[in-house]
Amino acid sequence: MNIFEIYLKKITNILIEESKKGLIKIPENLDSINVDVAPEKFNCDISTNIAMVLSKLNESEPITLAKKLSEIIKKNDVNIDNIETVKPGFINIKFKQNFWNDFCKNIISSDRIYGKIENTQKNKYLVEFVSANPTGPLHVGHCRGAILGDVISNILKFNNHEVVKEYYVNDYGNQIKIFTKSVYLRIREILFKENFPTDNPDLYPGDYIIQIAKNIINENKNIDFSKFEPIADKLSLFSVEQSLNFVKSNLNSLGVKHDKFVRETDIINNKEVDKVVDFLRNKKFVYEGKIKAPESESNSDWVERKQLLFKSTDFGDDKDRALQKSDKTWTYFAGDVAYHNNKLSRKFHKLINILGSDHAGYIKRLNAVVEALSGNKNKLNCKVSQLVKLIKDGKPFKMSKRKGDYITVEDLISEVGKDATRFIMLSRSSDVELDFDFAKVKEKSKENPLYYVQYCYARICSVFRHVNIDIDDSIHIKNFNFKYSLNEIKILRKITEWPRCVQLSCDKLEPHRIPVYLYELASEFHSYWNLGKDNEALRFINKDKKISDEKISFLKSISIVIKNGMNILGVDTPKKM
RNA sequence: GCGCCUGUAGCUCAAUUGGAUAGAGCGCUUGGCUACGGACCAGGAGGUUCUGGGUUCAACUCCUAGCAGGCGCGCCA
Repeated sequence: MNIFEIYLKKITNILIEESKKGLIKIPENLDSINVDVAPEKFNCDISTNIAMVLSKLNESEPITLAKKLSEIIKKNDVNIDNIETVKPGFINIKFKQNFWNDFCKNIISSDRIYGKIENTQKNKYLVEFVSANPTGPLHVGHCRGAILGDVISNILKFNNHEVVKEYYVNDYGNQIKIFTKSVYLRIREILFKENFPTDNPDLYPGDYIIQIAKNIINENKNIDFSKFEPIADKLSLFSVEQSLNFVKSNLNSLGVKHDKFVRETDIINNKEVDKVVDFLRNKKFVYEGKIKAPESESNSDWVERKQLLFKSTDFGDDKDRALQKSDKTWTYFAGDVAYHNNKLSRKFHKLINILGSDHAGYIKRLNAVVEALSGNKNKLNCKVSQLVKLIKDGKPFKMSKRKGDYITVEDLISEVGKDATRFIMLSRSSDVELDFDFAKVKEKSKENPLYYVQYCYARICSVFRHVNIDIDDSIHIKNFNFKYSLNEIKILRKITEWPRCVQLSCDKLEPHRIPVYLYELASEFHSYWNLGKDNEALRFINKDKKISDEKISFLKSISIVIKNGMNILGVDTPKKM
């Protein structure tokens, strides 16, 4: 029940009817008309800008037109208690008590689905996220993207869409060769007491490689590790598998679970790259050619060579992109072209990729690929999660997987906790860099916004506990015939905004709106709660230790929104803290 | 040089996607607990929304030209 949407339709219909009668002129496109929340000082429930939008066409002052239109609107709606026109030409509407009774009744019966977008087509989404190289555990930088992708998926699911959460495993190419070599040398270190060359910049020095080496030795007692070449392929496979176990365990501790892991080697081995390149060649999107050197200062060692290129400039990219290396193996990009073709073949309505900011430069070519492959029928939606700036001991902490110097996800979760990590990482727009100060989050956990919201839910549970109601019980109220106070209506107004918060988060793929909203709602609740200290009449439980149906409906409504919001965020709502 | 992101209170960030007097938290400051849970609340100070131009009833938001910071830009993945 999105009241803004409902009234937008109502008002639009009224305008159309009036224009048919010739009483008012309306433009063909009514998109700029809206129904919104008004600033609090006006003490009204909804507000519309129609008079300002229509004033020019009707050659009338906005405020004059507003008066005329407000009378018409009031005549057409029984829920309206009062309607006012304000300064530039806004029309502000206040509802009768009946409206709020119906509203609460609706929320309580909707319960777990309150806020869901109504009347939308159910779509099949593919969300690809994390997709970090399988050469070791995740680090904190990956967490933001992991949580972002997970919650975007939750938002889509909440709105009844079907979602497949996917991880693309780049288990092919040079990095994997280096990684496998590193594992092998650690194995030799263990079995043959040869020192691992830690100063070699072409190897992975991290300690986790030792663990991987140990695991492989233990699980493969029958393998002869004395020579690399004969076991290279097998070792590569095992190493990636071990690495993925780390990754999965990291994701698990963040509360993130992918539905599917797609391996680049499978794509390559199934000849999907060959097929897709042939397809693109037939479409004249692939050719033999040369790329110009970048205009950077240090391009003195640039060698121009002829190679197989994808014509991504046809689709707005800055330059065409190489598909094949000089040794005739496929580039990473070629594999990704085939992978996106693979995605398209699975008939999703929408494809979403969550990328780290360091891969943002990749978006144009990916969009180009999907456009070329789908014949412009399907578009890829790429969402970038900006950097997480880790701060430790008051200083920025630089992490490097190559140097083996980084904070692991396990460190993070054991110090901060899953829920707090999720809530904090989600509470900022993904377009903005995030300061993550370990010490602050740890020491000042009481100031953590997560607890502020959870505390609100716990307080409601506490009230219910006093009158022997479990928050999870369904509420049965016979007659919704209450008179909510202004303080309560202020909170109910906030609750009317929940469906639109969900809608915006979903349309724009912007989860941060949800924690921000929940914090605001919690704030209004705490404020109301404290009124009960000065004025006993404003407490939920009266002197006889009873609670009225009105208060139950009010508290239950708030709890439903908090619960639904926190569920989407994948964060717990404890009954006691 | 080019592309993407960012620029809002001392600091960290919001802003109903073009709406009304731009809002929170932290910090600073003045108050409120014999409690339906103080992990809370009420008040105060703090702003030329990076700059210049444009679009319109209305611009933090859109267009344009700059400035500043971050990320990226080869057969790495």
